Amino acid sequence: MGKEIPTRHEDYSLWYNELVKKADLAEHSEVRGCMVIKPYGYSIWEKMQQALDKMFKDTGHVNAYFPLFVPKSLFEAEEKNAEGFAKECAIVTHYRLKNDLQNPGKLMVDPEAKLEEELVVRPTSEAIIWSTYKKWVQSYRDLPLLINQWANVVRWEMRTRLFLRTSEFLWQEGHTAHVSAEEAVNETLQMLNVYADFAENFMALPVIRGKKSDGERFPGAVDTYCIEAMMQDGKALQAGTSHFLGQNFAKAFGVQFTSKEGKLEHVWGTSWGVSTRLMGALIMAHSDDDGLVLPPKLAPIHVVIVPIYKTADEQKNIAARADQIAAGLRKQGYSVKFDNRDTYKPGFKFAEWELKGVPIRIAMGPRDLENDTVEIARRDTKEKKTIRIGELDATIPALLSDIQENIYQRSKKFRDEKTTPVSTWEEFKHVLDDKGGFVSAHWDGTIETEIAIKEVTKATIRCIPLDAKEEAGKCIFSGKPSPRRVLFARAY
RNA sequence: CGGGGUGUAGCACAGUCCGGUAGUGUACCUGGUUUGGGACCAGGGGGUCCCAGGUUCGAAUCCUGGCGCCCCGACCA
Repeated sequence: MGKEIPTRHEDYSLWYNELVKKADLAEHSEVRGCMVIKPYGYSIWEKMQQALDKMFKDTGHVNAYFPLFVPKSLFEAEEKNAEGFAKECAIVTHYRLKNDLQNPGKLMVDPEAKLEEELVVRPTSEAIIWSTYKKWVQSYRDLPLLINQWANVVRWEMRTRLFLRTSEFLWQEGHTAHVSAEEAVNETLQMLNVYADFAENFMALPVIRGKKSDGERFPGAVDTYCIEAMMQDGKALQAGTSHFLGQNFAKAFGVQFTSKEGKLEHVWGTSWGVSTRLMGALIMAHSDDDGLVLPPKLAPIHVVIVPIYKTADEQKNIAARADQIAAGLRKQGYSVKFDNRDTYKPGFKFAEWELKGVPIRIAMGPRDLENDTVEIARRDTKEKKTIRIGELDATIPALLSDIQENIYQRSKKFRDEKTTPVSTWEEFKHVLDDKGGFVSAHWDGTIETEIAIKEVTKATIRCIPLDAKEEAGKCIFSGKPSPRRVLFARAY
């Protein structure tokens, strides 16, 4: 790890990779573009899953599972969706290997075992799910369908990056069907808000809720909404999307129902998803020179207890007291790790748990045992103080919620400082190059301008914020009239 | 697929220009001393030097041809 977080993108990339490896989260696999998520990294993902899943259930959704493979004919049914993903699909063409007679001991694809119809490995599941919904929906009484799936998907990206873009990734995708456009739009916005709540309240990550421009819209959707976050290198990261699909998929797959009035109608759809990319967001938003900083609500370990001792007797006595403390905190619902390894010194353990982002560390030595105290250190600010053991039960909950709030406020302050309103094209380019972050500017609403700006500056329209004020202005690029400001940024 | 870099012990690298049979740090193992911020000393184990071919008495090093990986770009709901 470097002395401080690098600002040049190239260096930041290397720093990020190193952090992901050192904190024991994940590593590149032998398999092209794929990632191995290691136990510690996965335990953080599990915390995310649990929190999200509860939020989905609380909003009336249920989980199900659909196939990994999508027959090509189904995949291509919704044309825009198929076209959007065509360039990055993995395809299964054969179902058998056989011994290669030319190369003893090796196997070859059996040319006799060619599939009649190729199977696309899902890059997203709209096709397979809507083809199934067709069978499930007859009447308005079958609606709404509010289903979520936890799954893996494959997108054959050219360049990959741990957590942010990998050939295979884990995610959740919700797919719902409704009787009316209004109900579907409400669902789309509801789930966008669920994502924003999750990002802000669990990940301590402030996000902008917005709508995507035509150029950035999900293929096959009528409207795409998103939450956008700001990373510490000033680049934007799309942290979640929620799509209003209109009747596009219903029409492509013939999903119809008989309404209360006895009329045959196509259903209205939504889909929404977040992925292991959120792990990347979590790392890039909060980490410092000493490693990961985890928000308490997502930390697999809330408190680590490190004993300090010279003799075996001391170790025994401290361990006995530490076990009591751990038991007490666990009773309160906290995850506590007592690091009683005698193969590492305390200093080493301090550094290791800091690297892994554990929010609170308790250190306990002979002096403490004598005084009935412990040293308590918080990860976000590195502050340490000595308190009486009796105070722990009250101190820990307060400190954890303080840490959660502090890293959120810290990120928000950073994000706000990195958000710049500009009114001229020169200023626009200047801010992007020298400061980075979000640039709030007027845009004429055309895809041509969007593309032109991207070509010159590499900045894209991250979103049209939902709370954007109506404010007449002139497009930064074309000078044509614009009704409101939108957010531009260079993005991951 | 383009531009740049790189391939030598688990990891990070030196050695390559100028050919002589491989080294440093770290990690690992053993013993001892240590332990309130990444310990120290001593000893030890571990490498087809990316692959193939060539030159040579002799190749990590020189030549030819492959391949891998990293960063940047193209791509990326």
